[in-house]
Amino acid sequence: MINIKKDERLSVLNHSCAHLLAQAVKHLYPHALFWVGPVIEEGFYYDIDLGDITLTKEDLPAIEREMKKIAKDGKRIVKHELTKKSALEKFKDDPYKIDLIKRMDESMPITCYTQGDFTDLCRGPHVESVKECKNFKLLKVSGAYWKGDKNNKVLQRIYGICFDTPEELESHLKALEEAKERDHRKLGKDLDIFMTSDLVGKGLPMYLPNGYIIWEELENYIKGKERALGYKHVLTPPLGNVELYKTSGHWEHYQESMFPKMEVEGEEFVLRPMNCPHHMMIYANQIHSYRDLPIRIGEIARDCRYEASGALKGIERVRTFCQNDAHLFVTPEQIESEFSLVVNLILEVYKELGIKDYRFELSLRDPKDKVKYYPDDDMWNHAEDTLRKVLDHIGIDYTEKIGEAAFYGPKLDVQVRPAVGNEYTLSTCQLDFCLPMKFDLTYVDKDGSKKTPVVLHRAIFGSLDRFIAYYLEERKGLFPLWLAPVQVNVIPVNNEYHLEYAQNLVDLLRKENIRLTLDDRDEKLGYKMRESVMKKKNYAIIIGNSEIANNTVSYRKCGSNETTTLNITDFITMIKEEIKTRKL
RNA sequence: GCUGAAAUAGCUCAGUUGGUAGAGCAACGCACUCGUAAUGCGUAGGUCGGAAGUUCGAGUCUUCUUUUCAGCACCA
Repeated sequence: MINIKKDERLSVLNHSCAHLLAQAVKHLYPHALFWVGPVIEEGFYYDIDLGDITLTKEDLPAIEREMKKIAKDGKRIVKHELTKKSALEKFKDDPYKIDLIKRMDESMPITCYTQGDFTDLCRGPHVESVKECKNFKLLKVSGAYWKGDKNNKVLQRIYGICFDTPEELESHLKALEEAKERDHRKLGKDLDIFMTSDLVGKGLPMYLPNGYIIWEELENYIKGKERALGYKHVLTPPLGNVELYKTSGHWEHYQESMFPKMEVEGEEFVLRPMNCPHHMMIYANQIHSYRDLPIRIGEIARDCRYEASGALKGIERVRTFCQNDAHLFVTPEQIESEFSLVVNLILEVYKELGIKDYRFELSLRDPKDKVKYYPDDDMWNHAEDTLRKVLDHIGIDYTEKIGEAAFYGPKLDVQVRPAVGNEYTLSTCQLDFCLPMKFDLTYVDKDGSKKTPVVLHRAIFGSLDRFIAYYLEERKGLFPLWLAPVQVNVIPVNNEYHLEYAQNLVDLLRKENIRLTLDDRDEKLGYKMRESVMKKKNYAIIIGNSEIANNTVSYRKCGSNETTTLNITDFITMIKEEIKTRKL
């Protein structure tokens, strides 16, 4: 998918198109007031105050027609400069522009751009003429808080995108349509991966047999990786006493994302939003020597978070999910090597699963925010520098985000983009020097003194739920054989002659723990092949006269139209090898 | 949560100004006995998300409610 912001020409074009949109809206709704119309990765938008009017997508065609009309008229886009004083005078009736101008630097000239009867405050640059903005499409309309603050009024936001040629626009719109086809919510339904029920509740997905196979395989895979790195897995309860979260600080910092507490026999409990406090208690269960560290405690752990209803999305954003969580208790000297191991584990897992389209984000504190962040500048600086050092040493690109750190420490996130919607975090590794102190965790150092360990929180799959959502979209529903819910689909050409041989083959494959289906419906081969492909069954095995005569199987891999014939033993060896090596 | 939109058969969707629900696919039955993305015919399938209201009459209009979708805000 194209990123408009990364292309200079398209950025300018889309920004000019935002002005064209504003001009058209002004023609149709003369009382309209305009906030800002920036370029974004997906094109552009403009935030507009239309008073009591709220637009729906039915209003967009009329606006598009007006835009086309203006574009055809082909007025030049003319730049002029103003002083702050004259700008305030010129826009005196427009509270939004006044708000913008007031916050502008006195020394810099303020620029406006005029096209025909429309002038907008803007730093530019723009294309020469509105004529260039004719290959556009308005995509959606919705409400958006003024200045992104939920306490402010809601403005109307219109989204659109513009290209130089109709062909580029056409192909982009087609790509958007195709993205909808691989949305995990659609694939999840089509392939019987998960379901939800109004009666169970929103944001509470249920995994169907196909989905649970993927879940279980991923769980075994990641736990195997972790065991090899010295992790020990535990099992802890999905709820805890409120005091636990008061001790950890989550009650103070995280309460609004937690389900309300419940009282039983005078005790107060909450469903846990994360597992750190439980794992802290597991650490505290024993006395630890510096020789024992790092101690790595892992768990596929269920959490419950009270997510805003509007944020819920398939299995990508839910109210209960299982983290592939671990807490690494380390000495300060071990932070660097242990963090490095985590980053390398992420890289290894992504490589083995064939995930390529991701980026790293290093979330740091906002040094000015003394309320959210634990106030110890030396500790923060040291932690942040350590993370940078490791990333630079491994040689990976990352962007730094100021003010995005957790209240207890800086973190590294892996960001990915879904088929439809906003980028989100898949994997995370967070450094934490607060929780061990709050829980009075210690280890005995070489000199016999008690020291406080540092904790690394990390989740490679983030949550299994979200990871499955991502991987469904990444693979367009067709998983590598080792993860595939149905690895083999056996199709007899004609039940009367071929079913018995097919049945024997099924028994044989079952003994080898191959996940399979037998399509013994009285239908034509073409009919059964079609369904086999649509349901993303990896291998379709066709059994007919020639297979029986030669004691072979003929298979076709999902997505290919090449047929291969092998003897049965070779076929079994082949797919067992494919499963074992986790071939992509 | 906020601003909108939507909800009709297992799935995808039609349903006119209010007149008593329909198609394709899937399921089931019968015929066909078939070699790589849909064989033909038939049968059954619905408290039109839920509740209340307006009306002689509501899938259609009103209110409330639940869920979903698009953004926003928030985030694994």
